[in-house]
Amino acid sequence: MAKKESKGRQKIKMARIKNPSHRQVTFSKRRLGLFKKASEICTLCGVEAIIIVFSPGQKIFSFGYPDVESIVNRYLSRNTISPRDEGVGGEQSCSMRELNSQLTKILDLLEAEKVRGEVFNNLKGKPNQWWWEAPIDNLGLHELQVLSASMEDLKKNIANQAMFLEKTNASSSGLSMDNNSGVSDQHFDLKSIEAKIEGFARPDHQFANFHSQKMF
Amino acid sequence: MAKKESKGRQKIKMARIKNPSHRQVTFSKRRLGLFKKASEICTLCGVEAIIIVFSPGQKIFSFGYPDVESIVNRYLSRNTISPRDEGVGGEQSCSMRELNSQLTKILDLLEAEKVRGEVFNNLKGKPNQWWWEAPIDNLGLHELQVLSASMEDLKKNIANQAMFLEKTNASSSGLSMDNNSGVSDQHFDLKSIEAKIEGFARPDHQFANFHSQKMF
DNA sequence: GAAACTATTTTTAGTTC
DNA sequence: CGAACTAAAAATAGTTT
Repeated sequence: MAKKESKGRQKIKMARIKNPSHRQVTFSKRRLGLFKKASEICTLCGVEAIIIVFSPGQKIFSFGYPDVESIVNRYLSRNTISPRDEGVGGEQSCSMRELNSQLTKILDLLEAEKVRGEVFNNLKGKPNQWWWEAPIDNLGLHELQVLSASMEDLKKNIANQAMFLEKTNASSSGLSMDNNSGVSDQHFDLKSIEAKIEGFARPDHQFANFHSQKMF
Repeated sequence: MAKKESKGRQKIKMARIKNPSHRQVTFSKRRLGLFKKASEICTLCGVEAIIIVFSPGQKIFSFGYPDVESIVNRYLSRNTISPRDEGVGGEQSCSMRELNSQLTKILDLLEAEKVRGEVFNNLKGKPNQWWWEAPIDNLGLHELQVLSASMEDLKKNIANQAMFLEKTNASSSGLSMDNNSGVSDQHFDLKSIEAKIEGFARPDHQFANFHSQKMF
């Protein structure tokens, strides 16, 4: 407990880390740092970016601002003008796609909130400047934690369903989970929820022409 | 030569840089740094990753290890996991795997947010007025309820759809898994959410007990 | 074995050339 | 204008709890 020598880091060796656990730790740390950097460049420079990472265990980690799908689609269609426009909500089917859309919207909100925290640190007094400042103004760390708990529960349910139905394996690559349990009835206004969520939808005012150009 | 007091950088304001040329410079610098970080994580951890960035001028910048196309294709095809089933609903390209991936992303971001919160907690004595500290009174309970309810709705839908999807696609093997946590009956866990909402609806900000366990 | 800590490296905002 | 420079800030490898 009294050892204060050489606590900091040493020079990094740019080679594959041999120790698996060590490698995993480094992966987690650096993945977070990478996503944070991506978030920052998106905010500072007003660009859109995604990151997709396949971990050794074939787990997918992705960052997307505003979301992964749209960027991927735009990337793939950069040389092909497809007249088909993706109208979210056009179909009224309660399909996975729609759920995915909801999830994406919430994700957008989260992304915005994450960024907004740092924005507010410096621009407190300014009026609403961006789309995501308007709908919900006072979300913060606490709310995110609540949402985190919700997402954890959601993940549990997904895992449960998968386990129940196939019994072969469960979804993986989740992160945090606590073990609160209990059932309670909560009644809230779902219409206002939908309105709120719809309000999060981004104006998407950047549908100009494509100039595909790879420069790196 | 008059002003040379501070040559180094100052604290960054996490907001969109207004000066266009300045923003462009920052974009170039940070893009390079981001790609370097990505390259490092790929090397150190033996993972595959891509980054796609749409600059304001709709220019595409991409990093890919080993290459962008293969990762994008793998990402897009990760949903088709029916080796012996031809996929009844071809339009249901979104699967639990994707949802799980997005959950992972959200949880990652939340974790980052939580980390920032803790950092703040240690710097309480400072006059910094962070965004999540200031509006403690205005923390919208309504918004929290909205979020909770929306999450509830989302959970139900996803659970239902997961059931439906898994029944449709009889076999969905391939989900990597490194845990077989006992899936005891986990029901919709809104109680904990509710408790947390009530917990910080009060001005008394005491946020502890957020020890989350990483499972995967 | 994850989280906190810390010394050190790495990144980068602002500046000079 | 961009490249080089520099110091402050941020990231993080190794350590401790």
